[in-house]
Amino acid sequence: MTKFSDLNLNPKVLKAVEDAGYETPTPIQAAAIPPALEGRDVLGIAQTGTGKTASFTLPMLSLLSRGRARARMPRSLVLCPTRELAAQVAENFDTYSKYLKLTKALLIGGVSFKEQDKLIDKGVDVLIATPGRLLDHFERGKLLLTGVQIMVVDEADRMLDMGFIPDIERIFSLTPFTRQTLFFSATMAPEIERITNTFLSAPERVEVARQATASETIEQGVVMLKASRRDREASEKRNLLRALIEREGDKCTNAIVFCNRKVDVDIVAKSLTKYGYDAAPIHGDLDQSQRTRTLDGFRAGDLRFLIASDVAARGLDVPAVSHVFNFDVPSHAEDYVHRIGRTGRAGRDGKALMICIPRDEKNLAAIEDLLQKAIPRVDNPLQSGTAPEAEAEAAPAPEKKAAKPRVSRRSKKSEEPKTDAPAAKAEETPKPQEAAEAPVAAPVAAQEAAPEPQQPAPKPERKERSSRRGGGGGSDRGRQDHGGGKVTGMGDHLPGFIALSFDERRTR
DNA sequence: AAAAAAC
Repeated sequence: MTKFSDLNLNPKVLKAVEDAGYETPTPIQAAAIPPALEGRDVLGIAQTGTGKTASFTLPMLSLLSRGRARARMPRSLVLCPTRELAAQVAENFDTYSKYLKLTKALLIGGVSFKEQDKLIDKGVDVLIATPGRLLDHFERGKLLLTGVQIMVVDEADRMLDMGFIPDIERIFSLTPFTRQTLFFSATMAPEIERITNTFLSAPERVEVARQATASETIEQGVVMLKASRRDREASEKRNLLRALIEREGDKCTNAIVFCNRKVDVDIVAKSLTKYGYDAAPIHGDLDQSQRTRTLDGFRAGDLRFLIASDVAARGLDVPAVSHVFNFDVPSHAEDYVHRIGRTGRAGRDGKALMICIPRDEKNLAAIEDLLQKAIPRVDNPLQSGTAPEAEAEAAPAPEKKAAKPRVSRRSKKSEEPKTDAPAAKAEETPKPQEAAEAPVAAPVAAQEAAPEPQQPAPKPERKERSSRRGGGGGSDRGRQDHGGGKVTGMGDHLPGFIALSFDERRTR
């Protein structure tokens, strides 16, 4: 079996890889690194979690190890669709370049130009950027791309989804045509194929081998929810979410809760917080500093629940989470696979639970169609006869609190949450009489009225993770952090359909 | 239909 030491990497890069605890490359690394080191273009068809990041980071560093950058003329360029992804790639470069004297700059939006300008002026070997900010720098005349020898496009299919393709084409056209191009995409949409035909020259095509599908290590379930009244739907979804979390108990050490809309991310995060859960939101409308802080906290194990839009669905290198909750059914079936792929990583067990309301049944069917498998229906803990005991535990003395109107406390303006959460307000003033009438609502009211702060999950295990992070970051990692099980290289498990070849996928 | 990304 191939080892990193067989790949002809620069010795200093190899040393950093070994320091990080890696010996055996993943399939995509083994296949992409040799041609990349020879200076060839590479077209990588791979999903996050396959070790993709290292498959371009390691050869790039090796190739750049000699030479020096000139002012405003970066020698290489990595383009990523989201800021978090770019930051993550930057961390990877730091990890594997620690024995080299290479300079690096991260150009992403949401932060000041000043620092970025300073770095560019000094000259950088590696520039990691999101397209918008990169072009912004270029248009200010701060940046010349004519010195780019290696260009990487990461997650091209997502760039396509986000409308970045014109930007990518423009950036390509600003770099010398003699550059080496490493291009990665999870799928090969016709538009992507067109770009690669235009900008890559005789690329080595590297597809990840078929592997175990994510669904084999992820236990999936969907709860069907029909709201008692249409105007209560949102609130009842939140009740159900809490009940699902409670039912998982200690098994749920940390989780990502995905919502389709940014407003709902805010509302759900606020609602969970109000009920004593350790939760924080992340989506594109939040300050970059807050996004970074939240994500770092979650990675470090200081935050138990990350409430996220699809900004966090793909590519993010989050340590194994025990659970993914889909508060909404994603409307793109493929997003489901990406979302639940945040759990069950590196062969660990994971659980993915989703809430489906009648309106979402069509999307659910599309997901099952894609998976070619039905997602097991699971009981609604608030409706079935099995749940009440569990609930009583979770919500001590509900009778007392239910009777007590909590409106007065809320009437102080100063206590209003900053973000407007109209739907959340309905929750805060439960109406006992109505609750008694509706069969569904009775347990709901009990839950609502008892925002008993629950114990955060035991922390010791999660603390460990924070130390690992400093230790090397890995790539799209499959860290060998689980007990005895053997993991090869930095690999991870893949959803089956992603591992299919182009032709196979086309015919599906 | 929404999310992401530039000011």
